[in-house]
Parts: sequence; C-alpha cells; structure tokens
Amino acid sequence: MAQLSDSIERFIKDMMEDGAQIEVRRNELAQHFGCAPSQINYVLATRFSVDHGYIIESRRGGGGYIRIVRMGVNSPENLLSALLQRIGNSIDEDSAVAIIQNLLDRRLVTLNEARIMRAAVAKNALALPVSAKDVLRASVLSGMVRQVFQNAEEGK
Amino acid sequence: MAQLSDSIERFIKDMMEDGAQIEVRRNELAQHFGCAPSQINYVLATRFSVDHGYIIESRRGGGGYIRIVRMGVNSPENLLSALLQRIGNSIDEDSAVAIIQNLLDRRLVTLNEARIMRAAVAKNALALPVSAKDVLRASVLSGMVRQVFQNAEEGK
DNA sequence: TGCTATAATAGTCAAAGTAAGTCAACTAGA
DNA sequence: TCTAGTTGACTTACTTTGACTATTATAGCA
Repeated sequence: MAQLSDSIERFIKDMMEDGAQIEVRRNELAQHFGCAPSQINYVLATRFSVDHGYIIESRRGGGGYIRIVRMGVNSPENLLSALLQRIGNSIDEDSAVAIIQNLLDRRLVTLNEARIMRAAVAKNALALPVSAKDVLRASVLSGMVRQVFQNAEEGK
Repeated sequence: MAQLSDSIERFIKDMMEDGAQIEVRRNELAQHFGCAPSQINYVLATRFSVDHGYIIESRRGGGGYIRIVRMGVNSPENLLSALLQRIGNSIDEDSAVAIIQNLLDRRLVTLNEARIMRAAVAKNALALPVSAKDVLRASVLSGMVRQVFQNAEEGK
C-alpha cells in the first residue's frame, strides 16, 4: 500500500497543479485521509520543507489555515539552494553584501530592496559578539533570500 | 468562512478609503455583523493599534461613538523618529510586523519590500533565546526602517 | 435652576470555542 | 532490525461571546 504520507504528498501537489500556492485546513485534510491531524505536519515537514522548495505559513484559531507556497527557483536552476548553501549557518558581512549584490545584478531584487537587505545584515544592526553576529546574519539573510525567491515566484 | 474579524477590519478600512477618520456606533456595527459589541473592541485592538498607525477615540453614553483616526504625519522625519522611538532597543515580532504593515499601508514600501522585512525579523530568523531575539529584532528593524526612509528620500 | 434617575452608550475581562504546533511513544514495512 | 511513518495527548494561538462595569446625555422632579 502506498504510504499515507505519499498519498497526502501527491494530493497536495495535485492541488498545486495550477498556482504557486494553496491553502488547506489541517483538520479537513486529516479527516479526508482519516488520519491524525499531526500527520499533516509530518508530511509538510518531510516533503514540503524549505529544502524541497516550499514555504509553509499558517494561522491557528478560528478560521485557521495552512498555506503552502512553492518557491520559484528561477533563472539559474538551483540558484536559491546554491545561495542558501553558500550562506550556511554563518557568514561575514562582506560575503553577505556580495550575495545581495549578486541578487541585484540578476535583477532579482530592486535597488531599494537590496539596500534594505544590506541594512538588515550590517554589523551595527547586530549588537552581539563578532562570532555570534555571523551566525545571526546567516539566518537573517537566508530568510530574506528565501523571501526574494518567493516574491519572484508570485510575480510571475 | 472568512473570519468575522477580518470582515470587520475590511469594512472599516473601506469606510476610511477617502478621509483619514471615521466615526462609528459600536452597537450599530456589531448589529450589522450580527456579533457581540465587544467583538468590535477586539478588532480595534488587534488591527487598529497605534503600531498599525491608528488612534482610537471614543465616548460612552448617549450619542456615544468610536472614532478611528489614521495617524497623519507632518513630515517623514517625524514618522521616522516616531517609529525608531517605538522600536527602541527591543520589540516583539507582532509589533514589528505591525510597523512593517504600517509602512506598507503608507506606501513607503512595496509589498515585496515588506515581505523581505518581515522575513528579516521573523522569529525563526533569529535563533536565540526569546528575550535576546527582541533586542536583536529591534536593531535589525531600525536599520531597515532607516534605509526605507533613505530610499524614499533619494527617490524624490 | 439644579439635582437625580434612567437610558444609552462604550470598555474590560475572563471563559469558551476553534484550530494549528509539538513531542514522544508506538507501528509497520523494507 | 532499523527507519520512516503514525498517533494521541498536550500546548499554544487566535476568535467570539457575555456578564459586568464605567461614562454621558437627558428627561423629570423639587
């Protein structure tokens, strides 16, 4: 029997056939497959992670939802993952600036966007010991880079 | 089902389309949406806070009302310093998001820029103990806000 | 006129309702 | 047997409601 997780994965991907994003109710989906709601989280975590090129947004409470967004891996095939890999979990300011410049050169961000990003990773934006700064800068920059690709995807 | 709160928020913002302020009767509004009057207070508290760029004035008793005022800004300089002051050296994620939304509402940033900024201050962008996160978020956000104003200045 | 009672409003807060997230223990298939 | 998959109890977050409180205008009365 095809694994439940596989079926759910397929189901979600089918729903995303046309359109870069969908919204689902976790409970509805779970009910549809007759499984525990947390099973949905499992599928999302294992098949729709950032590494897989997706971003998950959600909201709890009444009217809650889970939104699954496919990130565009635009121009050069795996630019996004290459960048994320380059950033890793620690990066110095100069390298960060270079990456942002790269995005600008490729016209993946506007000049204003690039400036905002630079401001976010500037050394004086991170009031911490130097080594910690690099770690933090990496996570802030990764978040922004992912967002840039998501923006690009949606704009298509 | 679109959330009641969301509908009410939309309704109010539509009413404010032209004009920086409106006045409503809490009970009327509640009746219009078929909900408890205090629901209106909830919407105001969560979507029309000062961080969102609104001021609420009201009066009880006969002829009572609730006035919703979109904060005007005499000059960008004032807004900038107001925002920086609000950010201070520590700010939680919700407030940061509200401030970014405020910038977007005022069209000081584009949707894509706003998204990038949100990504930079998201909790998962800051892998640190919670209290430290707020401090860091404040400095990152301040840096970006300053940059936004600088961009605007240059664009003129 | 000046005071008081009443009606008309809005504010606050806590409880209940709704929905997603986490985590650790259990299960089953390769 | 080992790992991916599955489940359920518990936690966190957001929304909605209702009971109770506070404030203000006004009508009626002394």
